[in-house]
Amino acid sequence: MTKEIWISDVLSGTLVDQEVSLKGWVKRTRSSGKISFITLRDSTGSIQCVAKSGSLPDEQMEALKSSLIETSVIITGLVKADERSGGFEVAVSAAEVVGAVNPDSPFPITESAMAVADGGETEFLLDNRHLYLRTSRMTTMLKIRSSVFGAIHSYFRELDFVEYQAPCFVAGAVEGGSTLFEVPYFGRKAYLTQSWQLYAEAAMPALERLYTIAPSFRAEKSRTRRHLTEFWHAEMEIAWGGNDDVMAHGEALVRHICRTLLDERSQELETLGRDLDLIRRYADNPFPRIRYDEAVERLQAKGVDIEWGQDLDYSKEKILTQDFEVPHFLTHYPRIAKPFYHRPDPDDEKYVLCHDLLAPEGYGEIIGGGERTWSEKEILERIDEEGTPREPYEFYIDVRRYGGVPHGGFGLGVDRVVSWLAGAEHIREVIPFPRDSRRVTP
RNA sequence: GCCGCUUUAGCUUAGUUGGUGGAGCGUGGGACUGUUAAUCCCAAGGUCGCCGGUUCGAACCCGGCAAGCGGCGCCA
Repeated sequence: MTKEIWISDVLSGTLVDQEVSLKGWVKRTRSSGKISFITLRDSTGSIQCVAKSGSLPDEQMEALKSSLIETSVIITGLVKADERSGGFEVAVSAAEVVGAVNPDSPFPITESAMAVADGGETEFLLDNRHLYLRTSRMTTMLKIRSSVFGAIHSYFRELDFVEYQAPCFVAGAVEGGSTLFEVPYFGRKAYLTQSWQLYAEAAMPALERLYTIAPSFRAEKSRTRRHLTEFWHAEMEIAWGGNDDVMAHGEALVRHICRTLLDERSQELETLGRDLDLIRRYADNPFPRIRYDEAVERLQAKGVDIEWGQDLDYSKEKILTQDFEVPHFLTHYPRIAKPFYHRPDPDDEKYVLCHDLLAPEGYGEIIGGGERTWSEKEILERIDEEGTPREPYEFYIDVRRYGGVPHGGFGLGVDRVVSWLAGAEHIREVIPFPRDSRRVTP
């Protein structure tokens, strides 16, 4: 029982006056005496089917008329061009209900629930996420998301990067230890990974150019429009490259994602009310780069209370992004503000060779990356200076003991990129089952 | 960890300066042969988040709790 004809085929206009058998779900019904209108949807679109008494067996007519929203059906009929339905419709000659919906528990997501929560953010819709997935807004988001994932793979694979997987159970932290999820592990403690990076560095001398798209986990209690506890992380690592080389990849990747969305998902983006000119601007223009010091000066000139050495929090990032119409890099943060694996700048050891990529429209950080500390002497100094225990990082230090080379990489928050480019109100809108500090169900 | 807001039918909500709760959608029944969130008539459906207090009387006032949402710090 495979499916050969999709609603999008009918809407393309090539099947006029042909009989088709459409498999799908009832989106809406209207009835006017002896004529019934059924809007049928599948994953590719929706179309109006018109059932008239006498044109199909009575019992099929009755079954169709009493079909509730989300009943699965197979509808057979003649495709007709018809202005009254805004293009094409199907004149029903046969209908088979495959999976009925019980009137005692009809599909709970009604027009009223959708109208108020344009974005699926009410408690009710989050509780019914498994059903909300079927709505057109969520379907559109998931298609855009799929294209972003595809674009990331195609970018790296075209450049001969190798896709490489790191473990999800780990013993040590990448970022600060407070955001680790601890899990029992046969009488010991393990943690869910926060990043692929440390294990990627171990494979760097083997593969030289590698990337991944994988979930990362952070036990942050953040309740913002850009945070999840489980998020999809696209990371890359290259040997024989420095901060500038890594940034060049970050810029090229984000521009490639924008170009891919314009090619594959313009219609979906417009459905969501997104201005395609903005996406074109991001795809076609170089991303400016400013140093941390310049960012601090700019902020101070605007009267923002910030001292040198402070990390830039979201409110300050947001003020900065207002100066730019495209994504832009912030580089050379003070060493004291960043973890041990960032390499100090040989020209001025107060700074590290790192970068963040900030998305415009007030969105904020989507990439964090940089050059790694790559000599044994320097990595031990930095680990000790931070007060971090060496033991969990022995394998990481070994990368430096046996033929260390300059290398670097970045991590991109895939959900954040989708959220930014789709113009979502909240990052939850772009992932099927969002996880945050308050929600692990459904 | 901190600050703020919300909670009334399956969903979205109105409401009473304290006197046993209204509507729209959805569902069920009826009318209608071109509807576009169809329309019209009828019906069922609510311990007004939970616990306690004040009161002759609490959905409404007070206290506590819970859940959810928004935001901050931190980050991708």
